[in-house]
Amino acid sequence: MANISEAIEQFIIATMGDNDSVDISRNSLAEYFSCAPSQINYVLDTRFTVDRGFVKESKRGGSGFIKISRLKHTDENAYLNSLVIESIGDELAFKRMNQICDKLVSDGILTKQEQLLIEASLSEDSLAMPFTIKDKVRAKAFKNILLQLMIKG
Amino acid sequence: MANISEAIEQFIIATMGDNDSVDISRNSLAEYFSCAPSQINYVLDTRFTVDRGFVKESKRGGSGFIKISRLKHTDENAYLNSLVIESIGDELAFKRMNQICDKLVSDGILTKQEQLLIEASLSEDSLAMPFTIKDKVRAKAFKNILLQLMIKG
DNA sequence: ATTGTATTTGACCATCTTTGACAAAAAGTG
DNA sequence: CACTTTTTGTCAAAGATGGTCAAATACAAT
Repeated sequence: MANISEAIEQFIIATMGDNDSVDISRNSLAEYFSCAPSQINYVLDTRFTVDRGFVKESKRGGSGFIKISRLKHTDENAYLNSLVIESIGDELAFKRMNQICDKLVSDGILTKQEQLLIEASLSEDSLAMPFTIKDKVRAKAFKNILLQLMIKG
Repeated sequence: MANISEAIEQFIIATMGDNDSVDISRNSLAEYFSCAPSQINYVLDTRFTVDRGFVKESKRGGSGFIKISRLKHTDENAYLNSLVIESIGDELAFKRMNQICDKLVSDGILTKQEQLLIEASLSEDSLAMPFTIKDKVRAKAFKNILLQLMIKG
């Protein structure tokens, strides 16, 4: 493994251990591995991806941080994941989203109120923008909603 | 939380307790936390905002003071309406929306999960579009969410 | 060897916090 | 009233993090 990125990946995974998340400091980690800080981002971007079951949050500035969390392997998450990866492509029409929401509600994954709020948020009216990108934005936003549903739960 | 600002925030909130307001002395607080007095203003400006449900009064000079009060919303819909009509303009930054959501949750108008879904839906990442219209779209979408909240008492 | 992909680095950007110099207001004093 | 003291306010600079992007390099596959 003459590869720093891999070493960093292993280090983070080891640090996380059995926990669901770790907090790391970009600069400290970079210093520890004697690499450019941006390499930490590289590792995060290439290895701790959603596809591999990770989500990240971060804050800049004084006492900033990067938090990496693991998604749990539950049936529900597997189901949501198949929705994210397979079912929804680059574009998502409102009507289709509505159907998916209906199903999620009947599956008990979403409450009716949550559905209404999501639909208000991503309605045709809300997404006031060129027709060409509307469905793309909705797809992206809705995927992020599904992702959020996979966290904790 | 190796962050003085956060500590100050917590201290003030703790001091306020269940009361509707607290009086603080800028200089004493600054001394207590061994920080610059202006840092108290920073904390006040960034954390005790109207969006988070606080209002401030102060007086300079001898026996001056800073009073922080909690806003109470007796009428939920009136509050939501004021957000839609006055408070939120044509544009809405994510950060500001986050603060408003925090308040809606602490007022029991939104659940935490609803907040997380809304934020996932209208995050910077979700709204992948030119910077110039991003905040406009968010404003519009969030207003629609608030309108939805006004439905069904 | 050539071409494509993965890694590494660095320059520059964005955001949050902390500090300090200077301004403004109110109250006290002579 | 003029002057001093006590407070708070403003603002910009410095410090502390993390983010982005593209160039340079290394590595792998054809």
